[in-house]
Amino acid sequence: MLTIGKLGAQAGVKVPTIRYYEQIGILPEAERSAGNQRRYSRKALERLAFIRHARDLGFTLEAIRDLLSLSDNPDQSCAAADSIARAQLAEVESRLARLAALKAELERMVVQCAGGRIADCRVIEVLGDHSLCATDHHHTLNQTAQ
Amino acid sequence: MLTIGKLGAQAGVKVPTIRYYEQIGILPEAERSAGNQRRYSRKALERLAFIRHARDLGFTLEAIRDLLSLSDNPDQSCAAADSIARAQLAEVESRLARLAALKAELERMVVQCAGGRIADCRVIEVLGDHSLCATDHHHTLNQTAQ
DNA sequence: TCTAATGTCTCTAGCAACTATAGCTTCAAG
DNA sequence: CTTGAAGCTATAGTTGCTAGAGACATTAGA
Repeated sequence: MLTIGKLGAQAGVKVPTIRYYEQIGILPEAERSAGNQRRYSRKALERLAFIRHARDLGFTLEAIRDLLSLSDNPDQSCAAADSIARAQLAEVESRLARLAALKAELERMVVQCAGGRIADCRVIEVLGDHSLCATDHHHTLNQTAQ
Repeated sequence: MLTIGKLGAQAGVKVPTIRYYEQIGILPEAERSAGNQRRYSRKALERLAFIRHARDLGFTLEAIRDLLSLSDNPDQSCAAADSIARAQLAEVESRLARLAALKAELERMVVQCAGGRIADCRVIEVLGDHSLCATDHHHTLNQTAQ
């Protein structure tokens, strides 16, 4: 059995995060030592590593919740898992496209800046006037990051 | 003078967001009508459009606060504005690189999934075992999105 | 065996950048 | 003059954690 600290170290997850995962029910309630400290089995480590890995790939905790419940039922069809992953891929692709446009615009801004006074600053000028932009990085749908 | 609704419509910002910007001091307190409703000048519209545009480009509100105070002092050097923009560009570039790696991994996962049972599902399997990954999308530094 | 250091416990509050709700007041059109 | 849309304040919720306070548990060394 592992303490919460060891578990965290092995899975690469901070201790408060583990407690948080338990609190929101994505990890089951841990067994306790005589002195009320959490003790974890190897199974718990696997589950936490799964969560960690999925978070690294940008899945939301809600998606991970679904993936975990799928992985708990090995005889079901994997269509649902597949569609969660495809949705995540689509999400990542759309963020990539958007970021690429932002990058282009920022580069344009920075390159054009001659380094004089604010009054002549291209950065400030472009920010103040959207029509000076090349691309249409309009209406942001803001999502959680990575 | 514009009502808060008209201002929002013209700048592409929702009404509660405008009130929020005022609350955190990134927009000055608006003048009020006899009946205590906010009224905005053309100058306020410009300022809000600036904020909106900068948000679209992924700048944080803190960065925008700095950019605004720079733009209020047109005789200063534009070095500070330039460096804020460059920092944002670097940020965007690093997120781009990271997202590209995620995309590759997700594609690998999705493509390999044969569509059978969960027990054979490549998606679930890869999530459960980091060593099945090609790239090193390890340790996420999570930032605010776009 | 005692003690000191470290780890763990619960609980609460905070972060960014909003969004939503409730219950009220004001404004503008007909 | 009425009615309905738009505005007001205040508070709480969102996501995925992170930080702090103050108390208890565990463990290594003297």
